[in-house]
Amino acid sequence: MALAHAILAFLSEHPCSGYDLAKQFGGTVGNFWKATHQQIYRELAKLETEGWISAEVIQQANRPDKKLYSVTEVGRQQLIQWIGEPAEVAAIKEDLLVKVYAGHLVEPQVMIQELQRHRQLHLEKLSAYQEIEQQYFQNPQDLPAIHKFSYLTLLRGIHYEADYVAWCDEALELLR
Amino acid sequence: MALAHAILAFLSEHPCSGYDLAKQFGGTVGNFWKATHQQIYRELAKLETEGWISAEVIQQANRPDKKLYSVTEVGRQQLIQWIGEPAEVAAIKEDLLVKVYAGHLVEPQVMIQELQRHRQLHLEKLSAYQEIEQQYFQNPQDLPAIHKFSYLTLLRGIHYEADYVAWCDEALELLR
DNA sequence: GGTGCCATGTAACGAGTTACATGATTGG
DNA sequence: CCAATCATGTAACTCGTTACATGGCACC
Repeated sequence: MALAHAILAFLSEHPCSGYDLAKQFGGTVGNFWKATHQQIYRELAKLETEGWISAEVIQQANRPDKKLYSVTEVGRQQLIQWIGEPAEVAAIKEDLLVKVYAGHLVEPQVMIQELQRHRQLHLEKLSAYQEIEQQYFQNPQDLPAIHKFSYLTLLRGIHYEADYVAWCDEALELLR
Repeated sequence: MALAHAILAFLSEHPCSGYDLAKQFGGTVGNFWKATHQQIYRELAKLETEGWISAEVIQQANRPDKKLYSVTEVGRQQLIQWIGEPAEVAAIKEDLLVKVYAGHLVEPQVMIQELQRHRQLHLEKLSAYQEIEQQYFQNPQDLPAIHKFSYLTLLRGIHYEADYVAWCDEALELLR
């Protein structure tokens, strides 16, 4: 059910097309909820038939038409109700940890290199998040409420990536 | 594909039945890979027809028969090959973050209470992990390789939960 | 006598992935 | 001329979830 609500949450702030959603999901909500464009179009169609969003066809010069979606009042109420329900703790599903768990089956160098590679990838994500923090969220206390909440999701990402790097370091130390 | 390999990884150390898998997944691999018993039985059937695992029917007194699965040499090779392939960075999918992202739509108290609740849940998981650490992994450096890798997955859990609690604290501070 | 554990499964559905398909415009 | 971007979708498949089904034994 959460994809539908992630879409509602994003659309309620930025009405846009399915194409835009598929891309801009990458920047904000996309940090904690991924979806391919096929999934998004399917979900948008469903949300529209249910009346939670409505579409306006925009004709563009030199470009294909697009459908601009926005959240209806019904959709807004659904979103608010959903937010009020308690959320489950997210389960972790991570290939890398399955591989680490069975890491004794391969040459030590294989796991060490893979951990170094992931350390680097998480470090890069961390830098990207920190740059956003520097640019837009210098004084979190002074932000309007709506941006405080955006900041909190970014802060979660910063925490997560920094902690992941720290774990990689400890893991690599133990394996040497 | 990873459920199959998570099962292989677990079976290669502890040959057991589908029923046991469904439960014991909870203790070790289950911390980073969840599956219902239906999924497990389906996957086991598939793995058996592919010849990656084999079953031996065990007749038990006063209990239903069970099928004891173990990994074949083919399965072992498949697992080793899979571990050698680079793993994707896991995508985060978390309902709570979607709710936080749109948190300005509800009363401040709603989000604060939900964050407090999650803080508590993660704290409990952290304690549980730390107890396992105390009991079985006092001196990680001295462990045999196979247990070092198990420890690393546990350490990942400890990191994750501790960091989550820290984020909840910062979030709650900002919202007050 | 009811609840819960052991043990295995089927069926239906919803969510997510991969591949295929179209067609115009922009920029190198 | 080729690749990339904009923009929308269908089809087929796998993975994950929920509900239903069976049946004996142990324990209170």
